[in-house]
Amino acid sequence: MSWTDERVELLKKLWNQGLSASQIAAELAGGITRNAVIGKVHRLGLSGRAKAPAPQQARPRKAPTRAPSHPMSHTHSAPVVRGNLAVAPKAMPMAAPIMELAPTPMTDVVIPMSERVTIMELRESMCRWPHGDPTSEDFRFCGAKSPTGTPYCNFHSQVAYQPSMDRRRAAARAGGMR
DNA sequence: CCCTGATTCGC
DNA sequence: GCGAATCAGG
Repeated sequence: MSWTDERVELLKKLWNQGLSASQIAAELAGGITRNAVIGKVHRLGLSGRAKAPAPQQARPRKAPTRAPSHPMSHTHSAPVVRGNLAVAPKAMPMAAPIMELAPTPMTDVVIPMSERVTIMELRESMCRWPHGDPTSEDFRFCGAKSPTGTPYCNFHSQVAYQPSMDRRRAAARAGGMR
């Protein structure tokens, strides 16, 4: 896809709204990368932005409102163990029950909406198992992340590979430096 | 490691 | 003009 007037307009709009290049790239579907966005932004000469209301940088994840004591503290006691927090205990206590009580297809696994992630929150090492209608606002990915960083999911046991713009980083990680 | 924008340069 | 690769930084 190319830079049609419409796409350029959307680019300008989003850029001025303070969205990051990668976010805009995701918004402008069509295999557009953040590099493409940045390159275009510069060519259009709208480098500087008003402000950056985008609190990106740090944690995309939501921090517990209260009880910051234990990293595993959830508001409920559901057997949900996620690996997205610093100290990520394995799902040992619940692993067995899940395997035994879930003979049904993995698609029946229910992950609380609050624990799922959007396309923007999805990371290379997260489970990409989709939940919900892709055309719906409620569409989310499982998002489970193992402590070891491998794309293993306690709920879906395997994930589909998704080409990403970070393939380079993944390669560098495996290879070494240049 | 996660991410950000900036720049270069072959196409 | 385009954007991957790279650079420089938080």
